[in-house]
This record gives sequence, structure tokens and C-alpha cells, in this order.
Amino acid sequence: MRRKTVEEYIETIWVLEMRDGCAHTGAIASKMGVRPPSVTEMLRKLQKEGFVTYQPFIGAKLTRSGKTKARELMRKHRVIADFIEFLGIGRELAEADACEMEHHVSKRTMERLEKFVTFVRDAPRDPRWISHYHHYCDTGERIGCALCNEKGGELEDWVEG
Amino acid sequence: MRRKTVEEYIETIWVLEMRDGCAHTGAIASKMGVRPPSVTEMLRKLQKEGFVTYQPFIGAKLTRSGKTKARELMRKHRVIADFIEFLGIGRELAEADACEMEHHVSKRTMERLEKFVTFVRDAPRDPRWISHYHHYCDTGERIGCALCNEKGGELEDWVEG
DNA sequence: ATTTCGATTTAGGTATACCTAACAATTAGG
DNA sequence: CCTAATTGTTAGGTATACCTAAATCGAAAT
Repeated sequence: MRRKTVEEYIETIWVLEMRDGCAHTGAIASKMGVRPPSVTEMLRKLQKEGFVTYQPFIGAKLTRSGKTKARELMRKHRVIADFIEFLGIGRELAEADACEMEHHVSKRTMERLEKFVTFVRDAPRDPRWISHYHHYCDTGERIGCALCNEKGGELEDWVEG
Repeated sequence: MRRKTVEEYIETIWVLEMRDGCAHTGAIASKMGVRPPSVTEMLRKLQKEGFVTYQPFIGAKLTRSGKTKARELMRKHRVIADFIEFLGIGRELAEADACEMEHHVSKRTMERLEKFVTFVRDAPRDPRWISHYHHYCDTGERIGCALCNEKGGELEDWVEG
């Protein structure tokens, strides 16, 4: 498998710390599919960089800055996974893809993507174009509501969100 | 800067081969921001893996399988960049983000994303919800066309794409 | 209290992409 | 044609995430 980044360790530690109170070397290792010595080594690095406090033979906890970082990452992760799910992909693959992608998207793009996801998810009513999109995915056939798509018409009958 | 993948080398070689007939070590190096020895080394690896033919002191050309790979990657790249641009990000950053992301998206998600981009770009008429989305990005204010969003209404007045 | 055993760290080694410095080949000018 | 400049490769070394095997810690059981 691919080599893990500092960020992936932080996310894993976050999850384990939530669950167990602190993240043990072995737990991190098995969750991430690496061997314990790799974890020990990384924990030392993360401590040096100020993301965790690490007590040998005990485990690791995120510092304030580690938690900030983790929250940031989890947020990115959720937004990306939600978006991919919206595209019509099952949650499991959406999650897996989000894992891979979340470390490679710029801040500005993330902001916009988040807005897009919110825009779609929290629409005041179920937007018809989404079902148009999914119909297009399934059949390749493009349909469109003439009223929705009408060009140049005045915007009337708005509903506040 | 981040360490480059095999795929990024293949893409760069594709571009240079298009432009110059073949990809020279120095050209690859300067385009990718690495030093020539790194390129020489990678070219040998790529040759061993069957993606390029490499003649020392002359340059590299993609093999059939290299070209297939390159086309695949360029397509991914374009789709992702187009999507990010659609979100309201300028082309330059969209391209940069695409570069980072394109190596981390699954095939199935890419297929769906491509459909989404096509669905939006080639809509028979300019879909109103896009301007709604951009309005939402700019102002945070959610507006919606009641006719478009009306729930449960029968689908009438369709336009074939 | 001592043994035993699971979990962890230490020691030492691999693979990969990168570098600089030194050397070699090709190309261009006189 | 031969030298000089440019370009490319070789040699040797770094950093990082990973591994296995061996040593060590700590807790639970006799």
C-alpha cells in the first residue's frame, strides 16, 4: 500500500483518542495497516512537530494544535466524501476516495466545494436538476425542465433559503 | 516541493513529446522542478516498466502503453480542473489542484465526475441553479426558483439534450 | 515475589525520490 | 577539425517511511 502522511496519522490518533481516551501504538498500527515500529517512529516525529504528546509504552494524545489540524482534516474528509456520494458513489468508496484526496486539495477549492455541498444538501426543496443528473448518469439521456432552464427570463417567485 | 510520481513524469513527457518530438532530460527536469540526474534515473525506471523508450543523450518517447496511460491521466486532469473551475476557482489554481488530485481518485468516481461535468457544461440551456450556486457563494444568501424546486410535481415540458 | 506474556521500543536495514559534484558526450563556433 | 559550451550521465550521499528481529517494559497470574 501507499506510504502514509503525517496527516493520516493525526486523523487516526483523533479517532482512537475519541474512542479509547488515548491512542496506543498497536491500535494506530493495525488501523493504518503499518507495523508498530513505524508508529513509534512517527509518534516521535509528531511530538517534535508539536502535534501530539507521546509517552513511551503509554500512548499518544493530540495537543491543541494537533486537534485543530485533526478537525480541519475531518471536515475536509466529510465534505469530499459527501460530494462523491452525491455524484452517485456508495459511501464506502466515497470515504476511501476522500481519504486519498483530502490531502491534495487547496484551501480555496475546499471552501468552494463545501459551499457546493451545502448548497445542494440544504436546498429548501429537493432540486430537480439532481434527479436530472442521476438520470443522465444511468441512461446517458439528457432531459431538462424547460421552465428551469429557460434563458434570459426574469427571476421571479424566489424562495429564501 | 512534494516528491513526484511516475504518473507526473509520464504526463510531462507527453506534453514535451507533443511539442518537441521527444522529451529531453533537461526539459523534463526544468518543467518538473527537479534536477537532471533525478530525471535520468526515473527514465530508466519508466523504461524498465515499459512506459517509455529511452536513449541516453537523446531523450525519451512514450511507448504505446505510456501513451495510453498519458491520455488517461490528461483526461482525468481535464475533468477535475473543469470541475474545480466550475466551482468558481480561477483556471490557474484549478489546474494546480487537478495536478495534485488526479492521482488519488478512483476510476468509478472519475466516471461520475466526468458525467457531472458534461452534464453541467453541455446542458441544452444555461441551467439557472448554477447562478444560484454562485450567488450563494458570493453572498451566502440562498435563493431558489420555486418552479424549479417544486416538489412532487409531474415532470412536464421536457427538452431532449 | 517471580514468572510469563503481550505490547512496545530499539537496532539495523530496505526502497525510493531526491540532491551535488565530477565526469563524459554532443553540438556549435572559430 | 578542434576547442568550448552545453547537455547528460555517473558516483556517491540524504531523507523518509517502511520493514524484521531482538531486546525490554509492565501487568497479570501463579
